[in-house]
Amino acid sequence: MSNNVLNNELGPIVQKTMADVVEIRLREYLKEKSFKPGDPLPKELEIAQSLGVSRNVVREALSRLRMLGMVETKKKRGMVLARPDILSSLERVLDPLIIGESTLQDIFEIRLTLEMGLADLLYLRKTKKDVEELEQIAKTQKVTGGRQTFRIKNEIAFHGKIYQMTGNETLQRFQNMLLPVFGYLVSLEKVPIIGKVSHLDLVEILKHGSKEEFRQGMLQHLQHHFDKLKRNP
Amino acid sequence: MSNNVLNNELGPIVQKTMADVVEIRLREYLKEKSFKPGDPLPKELEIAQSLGVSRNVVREALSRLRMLGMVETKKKRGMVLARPDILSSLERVLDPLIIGESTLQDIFEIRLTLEMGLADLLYLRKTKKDVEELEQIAKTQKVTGGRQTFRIKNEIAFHGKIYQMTGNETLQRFQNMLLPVFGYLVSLEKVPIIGKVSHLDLVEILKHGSKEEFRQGMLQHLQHHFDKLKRNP
DNA sequence: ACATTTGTTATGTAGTACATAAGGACTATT
DNA sequence: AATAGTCCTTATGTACTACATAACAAATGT
Repeated sequence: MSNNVLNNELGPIVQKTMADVVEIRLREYLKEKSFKPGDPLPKELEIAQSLGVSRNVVREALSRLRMLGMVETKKKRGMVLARPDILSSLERVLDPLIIGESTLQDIFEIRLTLEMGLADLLYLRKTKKDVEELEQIAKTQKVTGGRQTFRIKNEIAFHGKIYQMTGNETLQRFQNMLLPVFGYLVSLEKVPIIGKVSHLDLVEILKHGSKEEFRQGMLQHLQHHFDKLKRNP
Repeated sequence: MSNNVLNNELGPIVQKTMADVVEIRLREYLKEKSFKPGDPLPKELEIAQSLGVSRNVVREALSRLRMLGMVETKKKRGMVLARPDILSSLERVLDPLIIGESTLQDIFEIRLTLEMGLADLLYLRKTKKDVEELEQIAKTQKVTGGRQTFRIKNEIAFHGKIYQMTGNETLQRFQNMLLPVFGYLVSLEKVPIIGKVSHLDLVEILKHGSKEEFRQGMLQHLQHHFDKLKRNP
């Protein structure tokens, strides 16, 4: 029997702690009873007793759900199910220094993918005011030009504005959250590379051009990033 | 002074518990000391004593970090910093029944954006074998045709395969994780809508067409979804 | 009728005690 | 000397108790 097969059949023994189990049981319980935001949860002691564990363990599990924003607690009123903010949980682990190299690369590609794909939303929702503001940002860059730190800030402002123009708040926050990742990746670059299509060019397209032209423009703008991507072996 | 201004200046009083504080302090500590995956953490008791809180509180905070995969603990060896899996934390809160309506909509749009944007990655990495497998999936649909449950499964298989073909594992997992969200949204649709461009058409483009053609094809394929999106007011 | 006090209750925090598993050290056996 | 077995230490996992605190409810006083 090959080692590979063995690996599939015998996974590593994961010693689940009681807190892990209680967390899972609680999630199941909430699902089964189809709890909705605002519904009150049982008391800690009741949960502990009915599960046959100490209150301590229950509190560890609840502490996790609380961190994710799934439950909120008030001192005497008890606990209620809440609407978790999906991105805040992501935010907690998105540290470029902690996550692995390959994941960093994946995230970078996802950003490129998003930027190539958001033309449709953009043309659906952009306003004249938005485009003017974007133009201001692009012009600011042209004027000040030089220094590296400012260049990066401006780059962020420009692309951030584009995300904002899609009218999708989650998308905007997502991109905002990814900034440290890109800051990290950009800091690895030796020489700043400038695409063939500038920010002002993109603004011009937004003003008078079509969706497809914008997509082509964005592709040109990001081309040097695509060039560095690993092709298929 | 308008109410709005007041709201901005005086946020709600958030009663931070000790566990919250300890969690934050621990994160700061790990950052400051620039801990890397594998480095051992201090013992629970040491942390508790140096922070002046009970071991109980420390355990709650550690329990959270453990859930996120940031630390792993072994019985006597102590705790070590680990590489969190960024998506598993997202997975925990991505329940279409819990997250809000507007976030659901946002996520749906993000998926559309991704599908419109992944042509570049796709053409960079697709292999002949991939395209053949995709064709098989598309053909299977054509043959069996009818039943709704199968149609959905096939839809998922087809688009899932496309994500897989990008060679971006994080992206693939991300899309996989979003499936329940779409299952939920699709279940709200009364009549199944079929785009002008079929799966087989897309395969044909992948075989002989260009990136741009594929993007146009995908746009046609998803057009009815875009049609339903809210325009800018 | 309203304000004040008192009581109750569920969560938050502290502290103690013991179980358990994982090493490490030490000894015994071949 | 190498291996096997035993004991000991140690850090985490779990349980239990006790009390603080805030929020609400009820009772009380004016």
